[in-house]
Amino acid sequence: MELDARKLEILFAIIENYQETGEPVGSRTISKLDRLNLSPATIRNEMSDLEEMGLIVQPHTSAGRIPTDKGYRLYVDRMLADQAKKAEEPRDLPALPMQDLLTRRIDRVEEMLLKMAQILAANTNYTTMVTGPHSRKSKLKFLQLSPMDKGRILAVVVLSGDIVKNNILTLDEEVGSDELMELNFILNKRLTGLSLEEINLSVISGLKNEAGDHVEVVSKVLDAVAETFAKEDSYPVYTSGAPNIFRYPELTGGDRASELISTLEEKKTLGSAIGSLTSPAGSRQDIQVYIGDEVPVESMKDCSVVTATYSLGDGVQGKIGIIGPKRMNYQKVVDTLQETMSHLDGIFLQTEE
Amino acid sequence: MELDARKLEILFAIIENYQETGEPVGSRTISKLDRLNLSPATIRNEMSDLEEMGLIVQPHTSAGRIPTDKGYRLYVDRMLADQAKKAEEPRDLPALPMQDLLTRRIDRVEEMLLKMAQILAANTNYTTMVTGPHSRKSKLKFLQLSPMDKGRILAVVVLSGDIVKNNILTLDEEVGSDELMELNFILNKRLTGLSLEEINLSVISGLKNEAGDHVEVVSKVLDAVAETFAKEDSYPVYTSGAPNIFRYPELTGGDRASELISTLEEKKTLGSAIGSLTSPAGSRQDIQVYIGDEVPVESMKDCSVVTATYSLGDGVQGKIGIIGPKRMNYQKVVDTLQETMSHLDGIFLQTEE
DNA sequence: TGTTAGCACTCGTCAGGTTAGAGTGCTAAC
DNA sequence: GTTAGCACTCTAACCTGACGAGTGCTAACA
Repeated sequence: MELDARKLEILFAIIENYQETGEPVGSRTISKLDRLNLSPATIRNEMSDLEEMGLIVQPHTSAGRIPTDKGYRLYVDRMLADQAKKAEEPRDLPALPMQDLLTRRIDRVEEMLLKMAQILAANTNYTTMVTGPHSRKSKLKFLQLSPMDKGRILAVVVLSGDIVKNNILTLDEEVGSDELMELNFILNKRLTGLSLEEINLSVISGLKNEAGDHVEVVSKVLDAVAETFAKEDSYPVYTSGAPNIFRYPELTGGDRASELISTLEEKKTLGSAIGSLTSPAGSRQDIQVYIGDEVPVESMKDCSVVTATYSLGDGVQGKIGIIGPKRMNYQKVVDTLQETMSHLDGIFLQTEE
Repeated sequence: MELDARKLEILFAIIENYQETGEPVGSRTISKLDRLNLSPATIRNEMSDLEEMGLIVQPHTSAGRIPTDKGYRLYVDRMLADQAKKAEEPRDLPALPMQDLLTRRIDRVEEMLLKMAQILAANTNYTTMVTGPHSRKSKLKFLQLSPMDKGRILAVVVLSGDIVKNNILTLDEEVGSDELMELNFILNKRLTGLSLEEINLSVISGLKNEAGDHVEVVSKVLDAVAETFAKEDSYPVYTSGAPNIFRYPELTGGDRASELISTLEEKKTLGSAIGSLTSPAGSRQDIQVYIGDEVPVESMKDCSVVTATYSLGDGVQGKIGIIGPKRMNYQKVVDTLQETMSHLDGIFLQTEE
């Protein structure tokens, strides 16, 4: 069977109507549309064909049609292709209230990401998740040891991409202020600019030689550094708008709501799931759309997820995901994500200059 | 009407049965209990009296009884009083898996608190919330300026209670490494040990005099310090076990689940609400029980909340709250919180030594 | 006087039946 | 190829009656 232009138009009309109402769409509803001036009977014939092609289904005999995953997939692919073509055209979305993000007082990228997740959730009425910035090839920018109390020092570790982590180290030996500065100097000289892999045994033994008496401090600092790198690998995850799932009855029936909320609370699972996502079907830019079963998280098989990869330069990057029902407004979500990306780029460039 | 021992026993039997089943309790159920060998008819008479006293109600004419807020309040007060008396007795609860918390690698108190919230939620099957450590009279312990890139420095601010915050400052002027160290020294000399109130105009102008050319740096650092104090006031809040509310149908009917989850996600509202709680009825130790309407959060009027105040010394303290249905197992929750508190004390003492 | 057995009564739940309406597929005519 | 008409199907909503849990009241009992 052939999928001609009219069938496509009808399919898309069904999808868009279903997106708005959440109810199965009948032939009468479609026939009322002006652009394809057709009687319900004709629509019914076409619908029957579309069903045969696996693009729509009836929940039960005397009901209207709803799109299948395959139907959505067709719709989304077409949409993304269209968008790629006319990417130049100005689009007039209501501007996101992202101004706040531009404030100079971004002390932690993480805070900004969380805020971004909140803005996205509020604007789309879906649930958002954002993985913290992350890099396979991040390097040690510098570290800073400061005396705190008797027997305790504060070690601040800074990685490329401005990932900062504080470690309070408890020492058995006493280290004087001057000695600490000396150590600080040595450690930075030896370690600055190295990645985790590059801090190998020879570097370490060289360091320990040079450190003289203060082997304990050095090894604890090294532990802290290793842990910072490791933590960086563990994808911190921020979510927002979890309660939005209650807007969509198809996501809250049975235990679904509970399972979804649980998944969102288990940030770790979520983080590695979203982190493992890679472009399946070659799609536009960094934006990926996963529909129903394509989502690699069991409890989200009734959802669709749209992800985008943001990049803060230096190879530091992370993912933003928007989770909604399969009938989510893909167009709006993709547009919104795209706008968010350009904002992020703007912020990044500004910081960089 | 008088509340004799037998009435009390029946009331408590009703409460405990209702806690287990979540179903209204009938007279037959109670009469089956061995300890008060009574016929259903007698129980009915007593129940009728209890209802007149406002301690129990019937959801509808031909149903069993469920406790009222007043009934729970009586039960809880009695329980807390009992517990105070026999506080010495060893209690054999299944030990909480708190060992993890004892690990030395507590780089941030916050992480430990989150983990604690998770353990509590998993063990009680209720929802937990924990406010971050917080102090009205916290002081600046020290600060540390480090050069980062061209035009940017990292300012680490440490408050009493080991509250550490990083601030990346973007400067218009260029500051050399030596000058930065000098500034570092001056700032620490002038500011260390002061609380927010004590950093007044005269301190600031003195500082600016001494700083010479680098007024910009000083004022930006002061902003960062002020913000750290302010942030400290804003109660970070961790929650865990939100999905547990789905275990209790009385909390998930209608829009209740959605509202509860929303409230939990709005950490800020939650923080100030839980922060504002003060001991209403004088109760045992630091543990407070709020039942139904006593909870100062609109969406939690169908819940009970048990809170405990933890203290990390130096006046630094925070609150733990356990949120569950009104029929929650108060005994278990109070015991568990008490055990957690002693664990925390243990950790704190160990860190201090 | 407190306790208990018996009984009529109330009310919510559940299964079964009915109805109205939405939507379809098919057929025949245009 | 399109459309009108019609019989058919299925769900949701509503009603109904039977059932059972639980009560309150009364009268008898220890």
